[in-house]
Amino acid sequence: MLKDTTSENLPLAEIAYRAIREEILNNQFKAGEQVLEKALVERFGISRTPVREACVRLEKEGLIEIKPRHGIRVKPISVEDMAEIYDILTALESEAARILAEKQLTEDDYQTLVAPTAAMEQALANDQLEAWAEADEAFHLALVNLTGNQRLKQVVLQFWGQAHRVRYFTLHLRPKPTGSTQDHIDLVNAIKAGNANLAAEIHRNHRIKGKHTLLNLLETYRFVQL
Amino acid sequence: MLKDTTSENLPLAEIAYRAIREEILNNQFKAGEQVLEKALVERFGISRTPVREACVRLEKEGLIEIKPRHGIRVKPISVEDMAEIYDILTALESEAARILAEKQLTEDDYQTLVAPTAAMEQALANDQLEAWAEADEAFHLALVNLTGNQRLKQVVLQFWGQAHRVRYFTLHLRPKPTGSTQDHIDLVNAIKAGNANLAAEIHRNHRIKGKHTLLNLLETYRFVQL
DNA sequence: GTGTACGTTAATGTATACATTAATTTTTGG
DNA sequence: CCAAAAATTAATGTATACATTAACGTACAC
Repeated sequence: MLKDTTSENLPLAEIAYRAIREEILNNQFKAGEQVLEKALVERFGISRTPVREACVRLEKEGLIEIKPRHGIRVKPISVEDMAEIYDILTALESEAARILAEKQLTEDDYQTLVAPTAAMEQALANDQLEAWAEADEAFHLALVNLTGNQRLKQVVLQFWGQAHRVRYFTLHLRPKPTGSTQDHIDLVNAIKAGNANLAAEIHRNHRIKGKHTLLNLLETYRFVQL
Repeated sequence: MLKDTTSENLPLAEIAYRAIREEILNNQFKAGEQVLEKALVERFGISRTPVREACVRLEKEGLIEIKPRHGIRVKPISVEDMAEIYDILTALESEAARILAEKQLTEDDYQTLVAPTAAMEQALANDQLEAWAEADEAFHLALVNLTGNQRLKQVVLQFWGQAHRVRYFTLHLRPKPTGSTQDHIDLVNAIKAGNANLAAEIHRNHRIKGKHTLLNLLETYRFVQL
């Protein structure tokens, strides 16, 4: 019999964790917003125990802070926070690029990088920014995924999570990301050529460009709480 | 009146968290060892709730895994795990080196790097490996600390925590770390000279050396559970 | 009218009670 | 004596009860 993976048999704490996390990522639960445990309890119709566990996990993940007597608060991301996050992603992803260049990748492996790149190009041609962002995300995920370093992947995903709603906010404000596709193509070529230093360098520059674009944009919208 | 910072007014969950963490780091609570919630509850004389919270936090931190029905288990660190950790530290710390080279550091800032280096040399001359390790740790901590990037620091500390007991295990087995001091001096000089690429490169190579020494050693002791 | 002390409220930290179910033991049929 | 089923145990996930105390409001002194 088929196992129904959709019908959830998950612990309530896990369900609450995912639900809250999801709302933070897509900005339904907004930056700076505070909510009491009680409100979460009532919203989910579960008891305080699993709600608290979910909150503890989210705090460790850097998405919220627990403010005794004032509930939990979605951590706002400042320009400085975003700079911190980008520096970390730059370091880890360019390390990933380096690692891949030193590795033997299969043709399938390359496809997980090439396919998103193609999707990005396609989306850009059709002015579908959301689709572009999704494909870009897939590319960067593939990059760290292929290293096989689970911890590296986890950390990148963690900070990706913190930055997610900010990236989404800027998506329609930034210039069309026309250069990104070429950077990705160059990176894949460097990896194929086994040129680790070049691969790392290309991706570093790619990320630095992205960081500057983003930070400049955020300076303009400094008054918006993200 | 003086605030007594030693007398603990901390939440029980925090106390339990710190206590368990401490025991894992110094290898009293050994790799692979399992212990039931009940045992922790009895040991600390507190209820299950704060113990559970401590466990959830430690799991997020990568130090333990929660095995339903079997309590918690200190995650053993394999050679492969250590390789993962070193690759991350290499990426983040050499990024830190790069950042510092691009920054204006005060004389005091430099001292937080130079002093541990001197302490390392001293300790090495006196064959005090523990003191050497402590100073080395101080140097690496200063490196990430001076970047001002709190997230970067947190991640480095997290993986440092995972690797801590392994490093301690190998401390007396490895060859005397005579080259480390020079690497650190070279790094500080590159930072002072504002040569970001060189600084990153020096630290990268330093870490790669360390990684190889460590992994070779661990291969020899593959049968030991860390 | 204003500031302070007091009392009240309510949110959380912690303990405990309860429900569920994996694991183990016992029983039973062969 | 062995294997499968049934009963029991025990560890956890969850709910709830209780204790503490920060935050707030009120009243009172001046």
